Amino acid sequence: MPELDGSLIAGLPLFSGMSKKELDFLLCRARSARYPKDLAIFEQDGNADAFFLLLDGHIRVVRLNEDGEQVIARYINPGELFGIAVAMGRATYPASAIAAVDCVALAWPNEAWPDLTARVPQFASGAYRTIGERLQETQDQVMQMSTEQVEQRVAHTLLRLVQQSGRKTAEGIEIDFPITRQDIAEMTGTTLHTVSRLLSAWEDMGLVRGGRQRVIVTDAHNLMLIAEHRRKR
Amino acid sequence: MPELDGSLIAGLPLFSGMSKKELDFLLCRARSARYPKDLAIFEQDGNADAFFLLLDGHIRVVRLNEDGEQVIARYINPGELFGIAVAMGRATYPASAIAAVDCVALAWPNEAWPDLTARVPQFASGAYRTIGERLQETQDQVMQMSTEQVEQRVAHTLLRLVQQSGRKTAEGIEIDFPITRQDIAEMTGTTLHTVSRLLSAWEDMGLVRGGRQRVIVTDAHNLMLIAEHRRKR
DNA sequence: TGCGCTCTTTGCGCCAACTCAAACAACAGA
DNA sequence: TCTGTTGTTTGAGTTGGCGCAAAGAGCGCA
Repeated sequence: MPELDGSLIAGLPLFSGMSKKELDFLLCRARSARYPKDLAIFEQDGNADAFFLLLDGHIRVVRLNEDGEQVIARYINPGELFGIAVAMGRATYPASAIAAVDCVALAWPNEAWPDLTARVPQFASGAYRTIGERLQETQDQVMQMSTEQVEQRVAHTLLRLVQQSGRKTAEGIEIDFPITRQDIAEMTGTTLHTVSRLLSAWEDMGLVRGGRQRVIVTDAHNLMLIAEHRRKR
Repeated sequence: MPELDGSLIAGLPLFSGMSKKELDFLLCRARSARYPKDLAIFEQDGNADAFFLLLDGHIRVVRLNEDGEQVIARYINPGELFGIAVAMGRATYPASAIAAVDCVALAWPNEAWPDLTARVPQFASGAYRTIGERLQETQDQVMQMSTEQVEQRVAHTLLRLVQQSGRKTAEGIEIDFPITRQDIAEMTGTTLHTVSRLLSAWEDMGLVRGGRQRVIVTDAHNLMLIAEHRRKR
């Protein structure tokens, strides 16, 4: 195992305000690992024995129901914690984590949690804040699914993706990991057909550009108008 | 302020395994209050300055969007914590809490949180477990809204309500607080019209009995068959 | 006892989004 | 270079659930 350097994580919001000593303490308990594209880093309902910090790449958090239908709960970006079941007192993971591209992450064994939080309380509060944000986002999603049409939901989702995981290009902002129409459908509670039709229409209007597993938002402003436009009620 | 007795809360799962001394410590920092029906105990986006434990009654947790459309996130039952924004490092409440009936609750000022958790760590982990459960439930709801028809969602919601807040009667299990068709619609992402039609149909089939702001499930078994019955795909 | 308010029921027409179907395009591996 | 696999597009037909409308019923309050 290579020794891990504090500079790996010192810049992340989660670790801001920590001393070098504290960073070292956290890092010396972690191991760093590579996860190739499409690998399941952990599986839904599997025994939760570790928690993670994504250093590089993108991770898809997926839930399956008993009929095999799948929903994408969120994507994890570099600098974010994931798999922190231990912080919620859970024994199993509530969802699967799949590497959307080749990833690098730090992993801590759950047994280290009491020590880490005792010694670096800011780490614990960062984790709890993360959970709070996820709860908030998930409740926002419920609200959107209750009150918005499919068109608005897809537009909102695209805008969120480019905002959180966008990469500037000559043509606009591109979602910087491969994402299929099916994936977008599973994030918004619709079908790939409907997503494809919407993207085609938006491409004709010059709002987005598409490609196989690629989406570029070329006119975020007008896409936002679509996202905010209410038709229901 | 009346002095609070340990027996008030000793029986609750959240406090199991605590010593009398710990219970007293928690209670002496809390104040007990009555909240009449329809009162907002706290408001969405309001400054979070306290957290609560419901002793008696039922509380509706409601989120409003910028268009004034409202969604019911959950109902709180006796023995549950609510308004625990402080545990997630939040400065404001993400939703409003409305007393569905006359309620009694304990309230702790947020300033007491560090002391309480330091002195009674089980209390903190109980709070984090609660948050984890709510996140899980909210994600389940997203999954249901993505994969189930309205009929299944309403059936699931009724079953959950009678399971969590049911009261046995001669005819079946009654949801033991007033709940309108509109409320059920706001929990399931549909309209009161559709809920009314479904309940009428189920009443004809002998599965439920209704009334103004009342729902009694008379045949949970067959209602469960409806809830599990998949039509999509 | 009656009035007004809130909640519930039911009918009707419509359309957003779904299912089904089929062809096409891009990429990976042999 | 070919071939199989995976992802995308588009058309056609269907329908679940919504919007609109109006009447009915239960409850609180004067």
